Amino acid sequence: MKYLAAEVVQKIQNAIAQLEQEGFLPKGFIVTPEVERPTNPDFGDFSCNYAMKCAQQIKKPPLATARATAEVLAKDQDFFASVTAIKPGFINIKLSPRVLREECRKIRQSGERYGTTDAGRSRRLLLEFVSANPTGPLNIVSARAAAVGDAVANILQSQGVEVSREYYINDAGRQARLLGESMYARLEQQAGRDYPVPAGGYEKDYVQEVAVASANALKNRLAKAVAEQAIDLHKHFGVEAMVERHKISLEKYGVVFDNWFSELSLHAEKKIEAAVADLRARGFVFERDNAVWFASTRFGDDKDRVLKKADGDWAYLAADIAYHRDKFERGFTELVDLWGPDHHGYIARLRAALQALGHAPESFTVHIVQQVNLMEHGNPISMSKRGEGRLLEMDDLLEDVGRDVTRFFFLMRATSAHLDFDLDLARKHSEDNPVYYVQYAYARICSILKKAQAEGLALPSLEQDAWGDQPEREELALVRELVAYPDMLENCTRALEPHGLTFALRDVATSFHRFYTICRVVDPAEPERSRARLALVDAARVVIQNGLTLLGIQAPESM
RNA sequence: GCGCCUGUAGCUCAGUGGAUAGAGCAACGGCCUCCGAAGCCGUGUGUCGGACGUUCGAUUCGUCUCAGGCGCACCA
Repeated sequence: MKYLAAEVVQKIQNAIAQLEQEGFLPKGFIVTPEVERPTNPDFGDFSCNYAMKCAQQIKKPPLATARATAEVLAKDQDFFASVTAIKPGFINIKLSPRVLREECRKIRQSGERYGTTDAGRSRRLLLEFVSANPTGPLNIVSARAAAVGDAVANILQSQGVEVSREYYINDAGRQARLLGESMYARLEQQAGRDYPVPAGGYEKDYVQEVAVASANALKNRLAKAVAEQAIDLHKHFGVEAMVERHKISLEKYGVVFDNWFSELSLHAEKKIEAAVADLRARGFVFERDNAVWFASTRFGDDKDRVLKKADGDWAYLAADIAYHRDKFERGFTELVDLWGPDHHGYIARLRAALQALGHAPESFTVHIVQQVNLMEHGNPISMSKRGEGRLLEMDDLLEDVGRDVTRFFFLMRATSAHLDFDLDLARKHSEDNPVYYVQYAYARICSILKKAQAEGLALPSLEQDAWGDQPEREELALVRELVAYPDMLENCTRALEPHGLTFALRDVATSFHRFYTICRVVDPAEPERSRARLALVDAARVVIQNGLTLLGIQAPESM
């Protein structure tokens, strides 16, 4: 689907071509014009700064270039209401009412497809997120990552990108082992024996629960197991139980993964050996101090990294290299990982490894999901998973403020920014909560449409124009907001950031609420105008619904 | 010491080279005989942490610097 901005750019390019023909502009200078929404709506629907961008290159005063271009464009009166050249060299463009009407009609006609494109159809992208250690319940940062990852995946898919959501289960390392040991210790203590939880182990109540469950389920096998075997059995049971809990929590949150990838499977299928052999064949592996090393400094890392420790075990990095190598081998062309804030030092070495394996650095992107402070009464709540602090899990948060609010709040901020989650605000159900502000707009729209039906005013057919001859300022403002939706989605796609969408939806809601207070929609005395406005309201419904769907938030018909 | 993230209104944050830097929250005051007042309207504050540089033009890019957060293992 092609949207307004692209059409405008095309027309500017045509104008440039014409000016080249006429000899006003030198031929073949390289500049792709771009358009943007001006900050000040008085400037029009779009503005273009190409004249200033290329001024030096073509040695022409930008205002002259802008004027000439504007003159050519302005002849297209069917499309443009006005095109003017301004001060330093901006070209300000106002679309004709016909074009806005047409776009508005397109919104209703496209319905849930409005805003989608197939621009990303050649991309196969694997998005890995959450990937929390299966040693305890999901915490708040995981909740943030889940909201962001899911929304990013939805947005990418709306642009035609083939996306797979994947969760990496760290079931092979020391943390998993510690869970098994902690479970074992709890059971020993329960049996009255003096057996301490190991240093760095897990001590919260869930350990007890899962340990008991494990003891019951594995009774027969545990009976003849020595301590070492018992720990291993508990570990496997515990990890599986935790993964199951993660799945349930995430499902309640509306996040479903396409694939849960086990680190153990890398070991079992000898994929780590294969990856290291691959690196070795390419000449980036060496031995030192009884360990096997990856020469990551060859790709800009601070120091070389150990792949296989002197004790013969693989380092975590080796498994991770194998894992990401496997992602590429499964046919994905782009890898995007969302990581927690404590892993950022790790990016350079993994990227180095993927480069060493022959992958372009751009094909691997890591976004750090920054830390979250839960704020209550103006003070942060501490949330340590293992230590003494109050345990605040993702489930607690969901129960406390609900799925829609949780997701929206996490999606209001740039992923890389630290986030203060204002619990007091999130808990407000009837006042200033931004989620309800958007949802309320949607519910209001549905209510209007119902009202119209009850009054015998039918929605105009999809072929009909969206508003009357003399639209109010608020009507125009609303249309402009709606029409900006596809471009905004494209920006979110490029940035792999969903927060622009939450802002855009709030803006649409604002425009709608303003429109609503000024413009009476359902008015049997004015059937023509009513129909026109109903069409506009219906278009707003489509955009809000599409946006909320991408964010994974309900669009309620009443609330 | 090295690296990453962040410094924008009282608070929380948008703004990935453009025109008068914007929202929400908080504060105060208005608006319902009429489609949902979970709404609308009004009242105002900024050395965009600081310095230098690149540019026609910098909150945005670069270098330095100050402040806060986090990370720097043959842990995962």
